Amino acid sequence: MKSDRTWSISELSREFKVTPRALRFYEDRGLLSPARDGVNRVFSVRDRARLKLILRGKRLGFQLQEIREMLDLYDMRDGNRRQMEIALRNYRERLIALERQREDLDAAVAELNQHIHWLEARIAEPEGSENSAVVRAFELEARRRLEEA
Amino acid sequence: MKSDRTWSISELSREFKVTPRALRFYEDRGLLSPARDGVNRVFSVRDRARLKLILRGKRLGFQLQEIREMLDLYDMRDGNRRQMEIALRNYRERLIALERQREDLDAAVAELNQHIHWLEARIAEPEGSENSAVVRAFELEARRRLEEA
DNA sequence: GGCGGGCTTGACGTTTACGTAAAGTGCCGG
DNA sequence: CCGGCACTTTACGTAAACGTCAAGCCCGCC
Repeated sequence: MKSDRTWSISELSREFKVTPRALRFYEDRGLLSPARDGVNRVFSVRDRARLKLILRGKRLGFQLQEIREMLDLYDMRDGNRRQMEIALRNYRERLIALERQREDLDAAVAELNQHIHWLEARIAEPEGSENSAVVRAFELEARRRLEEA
Repeated sequence: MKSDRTWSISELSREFKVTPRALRFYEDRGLLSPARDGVNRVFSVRDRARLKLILRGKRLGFQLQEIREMLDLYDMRDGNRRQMEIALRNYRERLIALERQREDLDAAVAELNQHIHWLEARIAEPEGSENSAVVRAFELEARRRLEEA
């Protein structure tokens, strides 16, 4: 047995820093389907793992419905060929989008770093030296980044 | 002179595949401020560059308000030390978030690739062989990815 | 047996990022 | 002069992802 631990809704929401409301919402939308102890929700290891995937998907900008579809594919024991082919096409598109996103991410990280250095330098400058060479250089650089398409 | 070409709202929206409505909205929220020819908007090279940054920010999951703040920093000629320090702190937080996002991205890409291979293999399987060794292996793998926290 | 804490299910409210329809202006070719 | 087209503003509508009550159930405890 692989650890049959369970969690209450508040335990799980505390652990992942989401509200209980969010977990109920995910269930409502079919992304989670915890067991019940009477009327209370009981989350298994599997539910917890799915929640992790849900939150990762969210951080990556997917919509809940898309995340749901991705999760459903994990459970696709019986999927017919047609369904699987459609899923495959969607997945390939998503992969391309993710690779595009990675490029954006790299560019943004680089730009943010530049910007941080720029700010650090301007902060380090003594108060009155607005026209120092370094400041002008940075301003030039900033403008270049903005104008160059 | 660095190419003083200009664009109309529909030209620009076509080029970047957004609606004119979106561009007006960005102006309304202070992310763009195109010039005017009479009443009509005229977008410069600079506006176009800002739009690029806006769209990248969006793809990375930033909100328009956050993107606006980032753009404003590009124009911060006069920012006082206090403002710049606050901006610097925010930027560092964002950088960390972006790095976190990159981990998510890498994990998601890897998982998507696995999933695609899995689907490809299942599709390639002849129709009736539901219990072949490869299928069972893949199912095991899928379940492992779900259960293992 | 009354009380607090945690859980439940509605049901309505809120924010973001636009969509969409209405009503009007300016210009250009025929 | 008249359509048609591109553009404008104003204003209301909408989808997603919850937040925020409200009202009530159950359970352990003093």
